[in-house]
Amino acid sequence: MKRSKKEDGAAEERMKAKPAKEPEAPILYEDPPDKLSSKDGKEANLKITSWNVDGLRAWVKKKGLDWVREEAPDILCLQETKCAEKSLPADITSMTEYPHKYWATAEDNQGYSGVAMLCKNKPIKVTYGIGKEEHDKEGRVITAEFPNYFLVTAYIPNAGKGLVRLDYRKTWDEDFKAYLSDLDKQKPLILCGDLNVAHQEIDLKNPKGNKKNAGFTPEEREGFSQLLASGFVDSFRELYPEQQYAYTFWTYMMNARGKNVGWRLDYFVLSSALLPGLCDSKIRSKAMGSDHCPITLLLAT
Amino acid sequence: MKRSKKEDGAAEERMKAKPAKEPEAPILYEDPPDKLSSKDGKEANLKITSWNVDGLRAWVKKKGLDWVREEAPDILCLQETKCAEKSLPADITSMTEYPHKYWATAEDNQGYSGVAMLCKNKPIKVTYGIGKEEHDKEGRVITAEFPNYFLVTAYIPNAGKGLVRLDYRKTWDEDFKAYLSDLDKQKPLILCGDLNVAHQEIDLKNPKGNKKNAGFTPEEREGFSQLLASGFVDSFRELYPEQQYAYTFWTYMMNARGKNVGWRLDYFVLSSALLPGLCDSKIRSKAMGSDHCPITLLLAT
DNA sequence: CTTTGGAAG
DNA sequence: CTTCGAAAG
Repeated sequence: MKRSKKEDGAAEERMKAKPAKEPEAPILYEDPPDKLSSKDGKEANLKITSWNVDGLRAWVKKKGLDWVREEAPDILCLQETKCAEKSLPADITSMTEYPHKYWATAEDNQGYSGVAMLCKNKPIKVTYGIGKEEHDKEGRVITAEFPNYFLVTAYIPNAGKGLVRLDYRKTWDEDFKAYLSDLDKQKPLILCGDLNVAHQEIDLKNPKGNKKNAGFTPEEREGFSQLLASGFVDSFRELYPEQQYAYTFWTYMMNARGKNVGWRLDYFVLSSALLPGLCDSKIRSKAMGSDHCPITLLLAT
Repeated sequence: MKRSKKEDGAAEERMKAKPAKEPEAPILYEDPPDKLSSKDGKEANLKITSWNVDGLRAWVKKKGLDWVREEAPDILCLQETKCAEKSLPADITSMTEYPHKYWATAEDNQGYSGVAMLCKNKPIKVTYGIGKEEHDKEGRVITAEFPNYFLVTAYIPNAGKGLVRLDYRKTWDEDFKAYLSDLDKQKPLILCGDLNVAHQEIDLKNPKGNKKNAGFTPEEREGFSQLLASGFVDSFRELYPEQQYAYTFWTYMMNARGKNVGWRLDYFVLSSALLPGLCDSKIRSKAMGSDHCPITLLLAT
């Protein structure tokens, strides 16, 4: 048994008080007004929101669904639901705005990973995973086929602390690219979700210090480059090539969000064929309820 | 990967709605006004409070210390602190009302068990455990010696679901009784804490259904009977021999506290020699912050 | 820092 | 039901 006597903890407590550090004013990102038409004047007729909710149940309690109702996308994609289907809150299972709901969860650890897609209109077909047994046990991908496009929502494997899962991630990136290329041959596609990579230095606050950390290794960045090279476009960067300080994730630690020390990890990636219809790619930095904020795509299909 | 399509969860949700059961008005226990003098007219000059806090950190957040300040005992004994000493909240380590603070915690799992004693006046001597290696690794006992008495606070091992630890408990009960008997030969003692047994049928709401459950097995009840037989008194029952519905613990499950479906598991047990000074033995049923309520002893020493 | 399931109660 | 430390992020 550990034992201890402490005659007066107050003195010790006073020692701990640190001098407050002068806080620098953080540079925030202000999402500009939504552009509702494409470059060539077509009007947006599809609105998709993607949000890594970091635990669906906690996110529902924090009123994430109120924000969704305000945003009112046609399709809502969620990542890191961390929730077995039987444990889904009634607030979301009973949501009448989205009669068509699809859930994928990890087989082993039901509190790990997991994605969802909620649709106003019924897709032609919905599939789960990427067709490779080794990748399809963690509930990371849902693909919905619509008349003019595929919508793929994904939660890409984190390379982990100490990059313990970087090798697996490289395999994933290869196989996922092959999966998307195959789809793209049939019909143009929209990929959205937490791709767990900041592509370029502009896509995170501290590029220098993170080259050996999950999400900004050369391997992960190259994986994303390769994906884009096979015929896809990072919609946000396409529209705002020089925009700094635009992030979608901030660690809960060290008040990172307050200081806007973030990463852009969430994306809408489009088949090149859809580019003419691109109206806007939004980062809803203000929406709270997770360590990620939601992103929204406005498209003319 | 688990997968699923649900076209409309609302219908299913409606099915789940159960008819509300008619709630019977629970019989509550009203703690009578404190008696501040003993039978033979001596005035109480010692006030001790004992509380199983079920996690010190959560209990502090729930304002347990505000209640303590109001109650203002001379000595505060806590059980199930579940907190390594380095993780103690400053709110309690810096509390100037109790300059003499003693902590015992489990060696292996620092989030398990653990007891504390906070004193206005410095004890002559403080010891930890009961002097038997096999019992002293879980931070369950602190003994403080004062001029006229020993004070022992204890968190007695739970016999566990399915009584998996009942055999160990029987050994504990034997050894603990021996420990207390030894002390009692030197000086009268006060034992307080969560003794994890409801002694008689009057000491819990559902005696019939709990004869095979931890806390009300014949073995545990007999263990307590044996302890009392060796020269000690259950102070509450001594003063209120017929009082029903007086409990100190209610499981968090099934709204047990709201229905007063409880157990009397927390006690002040006195050496017979202290009985003439007994003024009152209180159950503070209203105090919230744990699944146990605090109890308070008023004694003339 | 915050989420989750798991052990314990 | 609620606590906690663990793993994960």
